[in-house]
Parts: sequence; C-alpha cells; structure tokens
Amino acid sequence: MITTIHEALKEELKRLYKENEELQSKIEEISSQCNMIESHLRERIMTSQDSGDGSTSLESIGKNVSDPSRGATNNVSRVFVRTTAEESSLVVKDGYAWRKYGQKVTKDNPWPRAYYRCAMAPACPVKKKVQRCAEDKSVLVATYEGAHTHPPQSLPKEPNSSTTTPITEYNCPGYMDPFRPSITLDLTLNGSPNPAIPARPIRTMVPDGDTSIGMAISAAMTNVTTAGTRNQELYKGLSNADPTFLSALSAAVAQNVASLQHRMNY
DNA sequence: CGGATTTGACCAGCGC
DNA sequence: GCGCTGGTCAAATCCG
Repeated sequence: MITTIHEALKEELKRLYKENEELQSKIEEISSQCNMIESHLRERIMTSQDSGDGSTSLESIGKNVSDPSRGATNNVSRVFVRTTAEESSLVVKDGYAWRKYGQKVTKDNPWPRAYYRCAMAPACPVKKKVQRCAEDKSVLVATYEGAHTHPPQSLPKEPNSSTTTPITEYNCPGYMDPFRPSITLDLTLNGSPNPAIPARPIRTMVPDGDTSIGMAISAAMTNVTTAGTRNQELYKGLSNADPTFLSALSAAVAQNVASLQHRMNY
C-alpha cells in the first residue's frame, strides 16, 4: 500500500519536473510579453498626460465595471478563459446552463459576441456575454451580469477534459459570487520563504479602461499563475523566490485547493 | 418532435 | 432629427 503510494508520488514528481521545464520557458515568453504591454501602457499614459487630456490617466484606466452610473445591474464580473485558438465555439463551462439568445459583432472587436441567459431558472436574472480577446483569439472573455438565484447545475469539467481553462478573473470590488469557492493563501505565515511577501487574494484586478491591454496583462499573469500551480512543490522552500512569482503562486494554489475540495465533496 | 442555436430585424440609448 | 452601436426578439433552422 505504502509502496504503491510511494511509486505513484515518484511518478508524479517526474511528471512535475518535466512540466516545470516546459512552463519555465513559457514564463519567460510571457514575461517578455508583459514587459512589452507595460511599456506600451506607460507610453499611452505619458502621451495622454502630455496632451493635457487626463482621460487616460491611471485613475481612469482603473475605473471599474462597478461604476454606479451603470445602474442597479452593477453585479458584473469577468472571467478570462484559455481555449485552443482553433476552437471556434464561444462556450464557457462554468457549472450553469445557458441559453444563447443572440450574437453580434461589435465595433471594437472583430470576433462576434454571444449573448446568453441563465437557462436553469426562468426567473434567474443572470446574463452572460462571451467574446474572444481581440489580441489573442485563444482567450475568451465572459462577462457575467447579475447574481444567480439558484445553485449551480454541476461542476465545471476537469481542465484536461475540457477545451477551456479558466485563467483569471476580474470582479467589481465587494462582489463575490456566493457559489464560487474563494480562498486566500497567506505566504507570510509559518515559515514562508520570504516574509516580505504580502498575502494577496485570488481575484486579480485588471484595468477596465483599456480592455485589450487589461486582458492581455490578465492573460499573461494567469499563465504565470498556472505555471506556479503545477510546480508548487518544486518551488517550496525557495528562500530567494521572486515575490511576484510567489504572489501569483499563492493565488494558483488557492484555486487548486478549491478545485480539490469540490472533487472530494462529490 | 421538441429544445437549442442561428441570424436578420428591431429597439433604445447616446453623441453629433 | 439622424446615424451609429449594443442589446434583444423571434422566425427559421439544426440536431439529437
């Protein structure tokens, strides 16, 4: 029994080492993309300030979807989902049943936007919009409006059995989906490698003023997060770990724990 | 055959 | 008032 477990763990460790190599190269690639996006963003901010137009300042870029001027339906959240670029469907598996009622091509994005209503309860007010990221067609952006008045139908499928993988999300401050597990890991506690690292919540803030840049940053950050998740054991104990990486890692680990809890409950 | 999806038409809000 | 755009409707079509 113990020997079997030992063998299984060894196999798992081997697999993790292999994945680690692949993911590290991915991180490097993403990191360079992040730098590019950041410099692009800074350039735009500088440009707008020089022209005396404050409309693209950091403050306005950070303006979020919970703007009260948008009315009572400010219960809005965004979920970014990685798909294969070839995958043409606009389906985001999230545990709820949705009925599509429209599709439209919008001005700022060449990809069509699909409109969904919750099909699980006639009175449920939740709506969902799904559209591909203009810059990266492999990323789906699902925008949820409202809160469900009923529990989910079923759990989302395992990442390796589905063509879509949730990668990160953006939520209005104060908004939490009551049916979604939420865990915050604090790496500053109990022998953390780096006491200077503050605990950070899972949910990642993404600037809403410039959607394309925000989504690109978000997608890049979550790729790093995903890498961290799969390699958490390998990085455990690192005394000089990069704070940014560990922060992302904490979020990723929390997501995995939530997923594991679900599987154990069913 | 019934439910889900597609798609063109329609409507409302907004800026000029 | 007009045109543009995003959101919704509903008839046609598809699919199991």
